[in-house]
Amino acid sequence: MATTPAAGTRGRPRSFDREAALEQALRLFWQHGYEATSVADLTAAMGIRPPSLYAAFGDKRTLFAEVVARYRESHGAYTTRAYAEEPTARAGVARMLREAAAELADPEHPWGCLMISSTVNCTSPEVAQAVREQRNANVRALESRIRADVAAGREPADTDPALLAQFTAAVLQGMSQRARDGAGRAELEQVAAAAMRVWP
Amino acid sequence: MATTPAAGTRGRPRSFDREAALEQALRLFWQHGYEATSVADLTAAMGIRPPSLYAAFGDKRTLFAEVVARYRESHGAYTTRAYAEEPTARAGVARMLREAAAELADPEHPWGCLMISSTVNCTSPEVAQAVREQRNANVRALESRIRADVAAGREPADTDPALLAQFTAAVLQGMSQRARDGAGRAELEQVAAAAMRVWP
DNA sequence: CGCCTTCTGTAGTGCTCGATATAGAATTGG
DNA sequence: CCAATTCTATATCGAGCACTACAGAAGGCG
Repeated sequence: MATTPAAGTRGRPRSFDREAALEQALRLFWQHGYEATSVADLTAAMGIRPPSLYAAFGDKRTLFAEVVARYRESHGAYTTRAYAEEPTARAGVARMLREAAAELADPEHPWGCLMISSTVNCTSPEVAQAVREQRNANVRALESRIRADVAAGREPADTDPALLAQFTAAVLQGMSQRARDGAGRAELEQVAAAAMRVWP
Repeated sequence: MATTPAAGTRGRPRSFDREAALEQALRLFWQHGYEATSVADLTAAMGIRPPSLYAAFGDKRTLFAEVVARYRESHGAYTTRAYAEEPTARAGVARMLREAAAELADPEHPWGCLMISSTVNCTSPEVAQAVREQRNANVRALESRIRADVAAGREPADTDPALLAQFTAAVLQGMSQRARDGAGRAELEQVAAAAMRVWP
């Protein structure tokens, strides 16, 4: 029974920046979606060969899962940040939608939201379902937040948590689609502001 | 110089129902999108072999174009019908969104809107752009309709045509995405009703 | 009947897909 | 130094993609 060698030190070192390669993968999946991004596209953008990709990230599916997690913690973090930092659900949603307008139409990166668009028309049920459940979990989390604020008296009693969560999700996902169709930041900010008139 | 023979009478007759085959193609493109629907999927659902498909419909791209046109005249006709038959833009949009809720979540056919979802993440720029332009044309047409109604005094003077057209498009496209994620008719009808509170 | 036209089925075309077998290169541990 | 380990590059795998060449079948027309 041999002693387990210290992991990661032995052997030929990796010849590329794993973080930078992951960021390249994120851009490609964001722009073209999960299926339309080929391993050949990924390796070309990363500047590596397929065996290096598979050694560093597993297969295409696990790489995509890592990309989704990275997106949530970077470009997609504005949602949870808005809810966490604003005192009321209403203020959180207003800020989230306002920041979404700027983010979704930002010319510095692909338009729209990776969580929303990248798995549309995906032939892998597992991949599609995994991201779908994250979207639906976001809707439920928002509904819980609104409900808690109503219970605590921070929102009017006639506030409808389920409706407003569904409505906010629909508006955000619609804004993402509109951004992909070329809608600009100013137009999306108007949509975001208009959506807040629905609140009591 | 031979006289042109009467088209369609000579030769071996087609052995399948072209309309029924087109409807099968519509269902497949609706459910899986343009790229994820393979010619093998299409021929299997139509009960024919590839040469018959190509003889009757051209290639996959022209078949899809015919499917899009068919969708607009059938399942997607509720939009133009609502605008045409209602006296005001506001009533037209209210009816369109209400009917959309029922249509997008109808268990009798694939969820969501074919015009919205079937070309997301499409690698063919031509196909994606063709459908995108139809979506954007719908937004412009609605804006024109609202503007005309404001000019004619059928809508309040503080009605914002550009904003309401963008907002309505975002809500409709978001409802389509929510339907694809499993949102039911009742939830979408609530979203549709809520969206109308934005109007002055 | 025989000819022409059109459609159908078999069986492929070349291409791209995700993923990998194999061998060599680069590093640590002894 | 040598051995063990890990990564990299070349070349390729079988499967699926959109599409089609070819030959035969099925009809109208003379």
